[in-house]
Amino acid sequence: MADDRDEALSETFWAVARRLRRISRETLAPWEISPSHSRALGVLIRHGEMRLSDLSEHLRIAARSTTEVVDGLQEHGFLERHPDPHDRRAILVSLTDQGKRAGEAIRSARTAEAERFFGVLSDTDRRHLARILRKLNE
Amino acid sequence: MADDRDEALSETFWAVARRLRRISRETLAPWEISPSHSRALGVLIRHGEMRLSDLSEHLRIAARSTTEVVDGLQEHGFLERHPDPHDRRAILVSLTDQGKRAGEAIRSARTAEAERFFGVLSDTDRRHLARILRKLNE
DNA sequence: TAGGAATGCTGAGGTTACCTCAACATGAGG
DNA sequence: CCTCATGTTGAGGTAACCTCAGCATTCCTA
Repeated sequence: MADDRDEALSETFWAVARRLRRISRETLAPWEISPSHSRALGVLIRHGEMRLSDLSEHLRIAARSTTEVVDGLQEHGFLERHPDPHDRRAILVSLTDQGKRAGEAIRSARTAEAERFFGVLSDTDRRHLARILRKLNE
Repeated sequence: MADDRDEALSETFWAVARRLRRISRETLAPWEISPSHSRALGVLIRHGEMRLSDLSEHLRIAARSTTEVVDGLQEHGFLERHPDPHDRRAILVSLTDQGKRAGEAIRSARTAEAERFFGVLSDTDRRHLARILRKLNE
């Protein structure tokens, strides 16, 4: 039985991260997409069409990595690339209807998942956690 | 400016995870080892010699992955493999003196790192976070 | 006590989620 | 118009995992 009760805050943090990743993968299995893809889907649902580079910033990953995420979603038919009419270097990505439908379905599945995962916490603790994580993220 | 203030708890969690990973990597750079190696080093310092399979359980990763972590640390001269005298299938891993020294140095560097990272939180919030993470980990 | 099941490790090969660097097209400013 | 900056992507790399199969050994049971 692995335990290590004396492990530091960051150790515990990573243990939670691993658990969360496993669970996320299970939740997303029906759509055959990965957590990072669903993250991008979420951004696009919330903010609508945007440049690839803007998507990078929202996701806080390198532009090159965003290209890959977009490739994946495009293969699923969840989004389309269009040239930006105002800047011929740029590319606009927007969700297809199918992408929007999937995005909504995934959003509710993820909500249910979060409910299960964070459900062991009291409301107060959940608020604490949200506040603390936000602070760590500044 | 990426922001997404409305993102869910797990989104925020992952954002913190990415930041923490980046910082960890920087802290460990002088020893040229990765976060997962240092995690194993920590377990071995705290618990001493153990079987590879026991190390897997402490790290909560597959045995095969542990083999790789051990390979890495062995290449650095931080640990040695010995046959288990009680079971000829098994292998005991134990830190070399160099490994112990590195482990101690890393431990204090990581403490300083955690101090910087989690230092933006009040003591109360740190206790909250530790408690909440532990609960999520059960 | 032989014989099959379980355990411990590792080779082979795969995946995810990133990264940098360099190339190329295009835009913007002097 | 010339240079520099910006937007995207090909090429290639890394960390940290994973499964599956194979081999050696030990355990269990009939």
